[in-house]
Amino acid sequence: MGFSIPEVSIRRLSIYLRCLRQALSRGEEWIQSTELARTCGISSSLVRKDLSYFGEFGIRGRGYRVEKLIKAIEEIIGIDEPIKVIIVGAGNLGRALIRHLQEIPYFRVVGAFDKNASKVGSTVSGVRVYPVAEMEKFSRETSPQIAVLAIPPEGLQETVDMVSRAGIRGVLSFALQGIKVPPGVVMNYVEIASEIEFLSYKIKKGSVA
Amino acid sequence: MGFSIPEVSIRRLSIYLRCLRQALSRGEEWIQSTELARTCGISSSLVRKDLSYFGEFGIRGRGYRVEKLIKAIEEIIGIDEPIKVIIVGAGNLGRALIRHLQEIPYFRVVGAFDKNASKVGSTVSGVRVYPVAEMEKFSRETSPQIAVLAIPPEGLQETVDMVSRAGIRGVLSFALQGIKVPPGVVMNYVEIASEIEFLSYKIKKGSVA
DNA sequence: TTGTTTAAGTTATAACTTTCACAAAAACCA
DNA sequence: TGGTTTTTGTGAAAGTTATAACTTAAACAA
Repeated sequence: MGFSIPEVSIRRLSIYLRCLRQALSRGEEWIQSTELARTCGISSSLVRKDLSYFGEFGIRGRGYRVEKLIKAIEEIIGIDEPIKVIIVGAGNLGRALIRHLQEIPYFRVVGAFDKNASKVGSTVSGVRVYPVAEMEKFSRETSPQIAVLAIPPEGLQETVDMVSRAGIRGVLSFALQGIKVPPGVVMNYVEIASEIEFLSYKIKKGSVA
Repeated sequence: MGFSIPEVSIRRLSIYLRCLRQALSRGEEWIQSTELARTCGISSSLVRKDLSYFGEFGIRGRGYRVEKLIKAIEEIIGIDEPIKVIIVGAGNLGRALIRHLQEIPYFRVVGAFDKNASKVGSTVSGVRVYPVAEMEKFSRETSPQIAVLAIPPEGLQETVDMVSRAGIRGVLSFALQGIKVPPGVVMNYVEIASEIEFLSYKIKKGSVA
């Protein structure tokens, strides 16, 4: 029983969720693993295996009830209740992220933080920018679950430590930097440059072959 | 010899590159696999294995010459020459991406595109916004290698097809959508919502255990 | 030289992930 | 009601990736 669910399986839940929502919006009540697999670009056995890590959601001979499966996955992921997010760094990327995330119904961007006094006090999509020094106080009052860091790599360690002290346990960073992640904190990176570099390699390799 | 290099290994090259650049900026001339592994949070045997897919870059008993290894990885990835990038979608995210990528020396954001006439003609960080209809003409003249799509999922298929027709073979999308990727095109997704969802699962699970 | 140390490169093993193939269960039909 | 069809859920096999262990080469000191 003491086995762990592969991280890739967890990540694929998000993909399934998107495909399922689309199916729901098309008015489909039932979906089969083969159909879900096709729309997600994944094999049907993998879809079934991934879901089996979390329980039994389908009916044999019938498929999955779209609405029920969406609810189930949302609960597994933990987005059945809106997730409170803060943005650290109110530069170009930070402000774009605020607007972007505010449009997603199950996220609430509850605040933004910047060390630059000129940005503090401004509002982006109804989200107020606070000085970083107020993060701990803010966190005690509002209890955000996740911090999205849109800051340069230089200040990353300091910021992660601060976020951790404020009791936030999930951190998404747009700067990739080898730092010491405080215990109890889960850190995740999205480095746009790396993604483009990966593409660069692939297209370069493709043109040679 | 017809084995393929794991995608994860290619992706890790970008991580190594960042750590190596840091080491270089600290004035370090040589680096060992153990040290590179430590700063990247990867095991040393994996570092050596990853590099071995591409050649022999080190000296036994000594380590890797930092500068030489950086050059080697840059060439493997294909960023020894600046990469020309276009941004499609000049909304909040698109404009932030222009500014973000313009700061990276080995990327050149050569143009942006938007279907909204009100955005066409404007300039962001010295990058001009063109109407999407001009993409093919622009591409013939400028030959960008990669398109970054900061557009909503609804228009994704259409845009990918257009980008493909313009001869661009690498596409990075910020919207995740099950679409048909044209032959010869390499597509890569960065879905911020999915990354936060993954964190949500992890912190939820951590707090239960 | 020659022996010793160090660390890359490589092979072998272990761990993990995906696919395959089939049993079990629900639905449907005659 | 019983047989047939369908599709899930799952255990085993295959394939892939990571780690550990080992071999080789370079550097250095005596």
